[in-house]
Amino acid sequence: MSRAPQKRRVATHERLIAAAKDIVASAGYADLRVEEVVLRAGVAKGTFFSHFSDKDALLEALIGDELTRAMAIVAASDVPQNADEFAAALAPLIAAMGTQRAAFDVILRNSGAMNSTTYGPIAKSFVDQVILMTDWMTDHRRVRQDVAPALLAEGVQAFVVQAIAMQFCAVESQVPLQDRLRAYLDAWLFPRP
Amino acid sequence: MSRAPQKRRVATHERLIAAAKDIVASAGYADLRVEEVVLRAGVAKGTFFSHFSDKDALLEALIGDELTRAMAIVAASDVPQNADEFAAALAPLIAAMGTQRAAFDVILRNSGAMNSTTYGPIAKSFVDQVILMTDWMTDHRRVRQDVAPALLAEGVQAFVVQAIAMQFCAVESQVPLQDRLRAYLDAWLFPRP
DNA sequence: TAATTAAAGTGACCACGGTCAATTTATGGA
DNA sequence: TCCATAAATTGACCGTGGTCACTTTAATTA
Repeated sequence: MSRAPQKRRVATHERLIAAAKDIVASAGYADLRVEEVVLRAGVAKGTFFSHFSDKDALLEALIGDELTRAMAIVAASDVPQNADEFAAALAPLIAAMGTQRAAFDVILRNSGAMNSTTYGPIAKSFVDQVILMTDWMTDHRRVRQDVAPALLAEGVQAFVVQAIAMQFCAVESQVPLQDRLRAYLDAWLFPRP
Repeated sequence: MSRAPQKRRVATHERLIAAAKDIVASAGYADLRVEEVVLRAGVAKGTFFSHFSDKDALLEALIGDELTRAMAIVAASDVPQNADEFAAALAPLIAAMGTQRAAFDVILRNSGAMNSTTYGPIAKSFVDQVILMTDWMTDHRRVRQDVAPALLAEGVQAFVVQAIAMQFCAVESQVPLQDRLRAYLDAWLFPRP
């Protein structure tokens, strides 16, 4: 076991996070610079990299935080009964994942990307998502019951990602995200062949 | 209209591509360095960026090439009749997309990412994939016919991506990619609720 | 309280992607 | 053939992420 961190270290960590959140709030993820973070936090660059293995780790922490908050809202909603309600229930999550392209890229890179035993916060959130949705699917009144609930949940995740990705296409005219997702989920969860 | 490029430029372009392919073949996409490319091609760094807007554009060109070659094989196969055959038919494409993590990241970033009218080669391949698979789905004997063929095709694409992404997880023990994909496709294309 | 050891933090330095004013090379007309 | 113009290339330079030997500060022991 490694020793507990000193309170100075905790304080520094918080300052780094706070500074980063400030920057993201005003400039977005795309324009986040490590130099700017350490400047605002009042520490040296080296300190940053003793707290985060790389810039991506910071982004993961920030975005993971947002995902967690979004998931709390999603988890509090009633079990959705049809494609419309599913899309609506997932809306907070989709907003968290799909409003900034730079953030979405980070999410894609890290959604399942853990080396060995090291789950990042984003990967953790994705696991949580599947757990929650698996719960939704289990013994559901209307959802198809011919495939395992966990598989259904993974599928929903895949479609959410796909819908967001298409949103970032240039041929933007397109269907709005919410509509596209509803069509996917209806076909996936409520087939009538 | 812009004038046709001089043959010197074409030659330089080919040297750059060839050098890059060499490096990728021996070191993989992750270890590709622009400096190394220009060194082998015998040109200055600035020349590189007059041929490619950025490093990503080169990667796109290389990977797009591989995807095109894979798609040619896929397109030559018979129309798959069940989940197993679908997974088998798509195998070349999956191999091209999923063997190197660095390449997969590039693909995810650029699969739908075109700014305005500028389709990159990867985005183009993704469009081609949907076109081919839409063709497969149309008037298919066994595949579900309760949703539009194009939607089915997009769904297959989503599941292919999801299956590859899960492959890159650390909890690798997991199901082999091919099996997972088959389960997805069976549920997506051949529902029996 | 002084000495010892480990944690925390520092900043000069490197690697690598990307820019741009300046230079070289090709092309087409007089 | 010579000149004017555009195409192609160059390499010094910059921004930013990331490293590491070293200094400073806190905890621990004598």
